[in-house]
Amino acid sequence: MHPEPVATRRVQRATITDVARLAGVSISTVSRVLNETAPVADETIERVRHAVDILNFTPHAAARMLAVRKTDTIGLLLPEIGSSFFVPTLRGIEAAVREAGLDLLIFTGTPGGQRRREWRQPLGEHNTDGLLVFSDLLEARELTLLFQHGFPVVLLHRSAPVGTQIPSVRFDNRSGVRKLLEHLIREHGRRRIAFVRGPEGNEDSFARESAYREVLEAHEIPLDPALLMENGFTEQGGEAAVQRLLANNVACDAIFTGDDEAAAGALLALRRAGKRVPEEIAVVGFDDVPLSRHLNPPLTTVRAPIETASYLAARQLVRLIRNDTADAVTLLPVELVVRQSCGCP
Amino acid sequence: MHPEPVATRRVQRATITDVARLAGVSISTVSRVLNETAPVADETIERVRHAVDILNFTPHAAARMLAVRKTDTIGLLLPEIGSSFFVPTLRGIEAAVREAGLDLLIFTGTPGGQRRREWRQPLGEHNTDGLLVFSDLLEARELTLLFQHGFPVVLLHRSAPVGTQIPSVRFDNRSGVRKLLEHLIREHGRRRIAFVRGPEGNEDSFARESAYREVLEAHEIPLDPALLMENGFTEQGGEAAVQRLLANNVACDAIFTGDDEAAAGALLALRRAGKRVPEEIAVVGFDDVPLSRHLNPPLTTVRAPIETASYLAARQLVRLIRNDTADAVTLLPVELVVRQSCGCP
DNA sequence: CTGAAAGCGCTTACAG
DNA sequence: CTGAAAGCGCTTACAG
Repeated sequence: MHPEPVATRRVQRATITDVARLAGVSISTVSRVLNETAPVADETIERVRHAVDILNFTPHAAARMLAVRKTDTIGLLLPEIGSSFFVPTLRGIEAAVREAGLDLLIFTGTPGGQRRREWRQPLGEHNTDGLLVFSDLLEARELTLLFQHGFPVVLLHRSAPVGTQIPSVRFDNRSGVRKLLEHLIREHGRRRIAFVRGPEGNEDSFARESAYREVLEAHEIPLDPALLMENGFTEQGGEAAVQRLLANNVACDAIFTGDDEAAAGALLALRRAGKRVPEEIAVVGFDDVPLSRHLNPPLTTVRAPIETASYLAARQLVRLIRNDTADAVTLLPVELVVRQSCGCP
Repeated sequence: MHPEPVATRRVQRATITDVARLAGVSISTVSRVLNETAPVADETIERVRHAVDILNFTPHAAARMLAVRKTDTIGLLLPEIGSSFFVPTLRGIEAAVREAGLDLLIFTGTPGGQRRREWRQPLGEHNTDGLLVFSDLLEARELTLLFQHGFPVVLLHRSAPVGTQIPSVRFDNRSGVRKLLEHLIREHGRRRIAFVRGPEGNEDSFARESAYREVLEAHEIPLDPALLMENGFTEQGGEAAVQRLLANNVACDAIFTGDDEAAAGALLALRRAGKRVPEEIAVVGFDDVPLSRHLNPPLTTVRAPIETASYLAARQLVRLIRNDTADAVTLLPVELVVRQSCGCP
C-alpha cells in the first residue's frame, strides 16, 4: 500500500543489574527502592532513582512474576466480539481491573464456536491470577477442574456448573421477561407473541425462553411452536428470523426477540415487508443497548445493567484472588423501559 | 447481595519438574517433547505426554518468557472504550493476534484523559513484544523513545510523530469528507453546513475539520465560526452541540458531525426541537457504525473500514516483530454511503 | 541500611 | 537420543 517500508534495529533494554552498576549499589538495594520494601538510606534512594531515570528502567514483568509467584493479571475469556453489548461489558471490566492495579489479558472465541483442544490453554493458571469467563468456550469439565484446584474464576452471564461453587453474576432474566410480556399482554392485548431465541447454549437466552413459556402459561395462552424462532443474538439473526416468520405466513401480533440487536434486525425486516410497527406487530427486545432508543420506532425493552454486571464480576474476581472469598451468586435486577415499539404513545 | 460466600483453597500447580519426575526423565527432555525442539525417542515422548496429561501441565508463561526472552504477547493501548467503534476495532485486532498465535494485553486510558505519570508503565518492552497504540495516552516523546529503542510499535488512527518512522494505519479522511460535503452541496444545495468536531487532539477529527474547511473554500462558502461546534465523538456530545446551535438560533441547513455517534445525538436533539430532517436540516456523519442504518432517518455517512484498519494494524505489528519491517503508512479508502438523512429519497 | 546467594520455572548450548 | 548446568531478570530470606 505504501512504497517505503520501515526497518528496525533492536536495542537491549536495561536490567536491574545495569541500574545497580550505574548507581553503585547491589541489585537487592535497587529492588528495595523500587518496591519500597525495606528502609534504604535517602542518599542511596536518590542515586538509584536517578539511575532508573537515566536508563528508563522498568522491571521485566516475567522475571518479577516468576520471583513473586503471581502475575498481577486477570484473564478474560470472551465469545467473539460481535455486538454493542461488549462496549459496556469491556468498560466495566477495564474499570475494575484498573482500580485494582492489575493487567488484563484477553482471549476471544474463534468464529463458529470451534473449540480448540490444544495442550496449551490460552488463559489459565500459567499466565493469570484468575479468570473472568463470559463465554461457553470453557466447558463445565474444565471449569470444574479449575475450581477444584482452587484457581479463582468468576462467571459472567453464566451459572456455575453443578458441583462447583464458582461465583457468577447474572441478570434477573425471568423477572425482566415477565414485566415485558405482561406489559404486552395486559396493556396492549397481544396474545400471538413470537419469540426469537438467542444462540444455542446461551444461558440468558435459555432463561428468557423459559420465562416466556411461563408467562404464556400463566395467561393461558397456548404455545404455538411456529412462533418459536431459532436464532442468534445478532441483527442479521433477528432479520432472518422475522423474514421466515413472514414467509411462513404465521399470524402474530408481537415479536419478542431475545436481545436488542435482533430486535433491530426484526424492525428492518418488518419495515421491508410493509408491516406497521407497532400497530400491526409490536416488537420488544432485551438489554437496552445504546442503539435501542434510536430504533424506529424507539424500542420497548428491558434495561439490563451490562456495565455494572461486568464491573461487579471483575470485582468479585479481585476479591477472590486477594481474600479467597466471593459471593456465590450476584443476581442483578433489570427494569422495563417502555418506548414506542410496544404500542405505547 | 447473596448470603453464601464462597471460599477457596489453592492447590500447587504442576511444574516441569513434576512432569519429569513422573515420566522418569530430565526436565530437558520434557521441554524437548513439549516444544518439539529436538528428536526424542518415541517411547519417551509417550511417557512424557502421559505425565503431562495426568498432571494437567501447562508451562508457566513467565518462566518461558524469561528463558526465551520474548513474551509472545502484543499490547493494546486504547482510549476509554466508549462507542460502538470499538466493536469492529477489537474484532480486527483479536483476529490478527489469534492468527499469529499471540496473546493480547490491553490497557485503556483513564476517564478524563488523566495522564498517569508513574515509573511503571502499564504496557511496554517489559511485558510485550510490541505495542499497538490507538490513543493519545502515549505522548510523542514516549513514542519517539520506543522507536529509538527499536521497539515495535504501530499506530492506529494516528500518524507518526515527526522524526520517527513509526508505521501507522489510518482512514483517508479528507477524501471521505470531500465526497460527503460535495454531495450535500451539489445534490442538495446546502451551504450553511455546521460541523461538530470530535475530541481535542483526535487526529481523525482534525483531518475531518480541515477537509471541511477546504471544501467550503473550494465552493466559495464563507466559514461561519458560529457553525463550528466544540465536542466529543459521543452521542451526548452531538446532542449537546446541536442543542446549543438551536438555542443560539444559528441558521443552518445541514449538520456534519465528525462521527456517527454524534450524529445519533444530533438527530435526537433535532427531533426534540421539532425540526424536520432532512427537509429543514440535513444530517451526515462519518464511520458508518452498525447503528447508522437504523437511525431515523437512516444516516448518510462515510463508510470507514474500521475492522480492516485494526486488523491490518495488528498484522503490521506482527510483521514488525517478526521481520523488523512494516509499511510506513497504510491509508485506507473510505466510501460515501447515501441514505436518507441528507435528503435523498 | 546493605550485599551475596538462593530460588522462581523454564530453555538451550554443551557433553556424552 | 538424553542429562547436568548455566542463565533469563527479578525478589527475598539470611547475614552482617
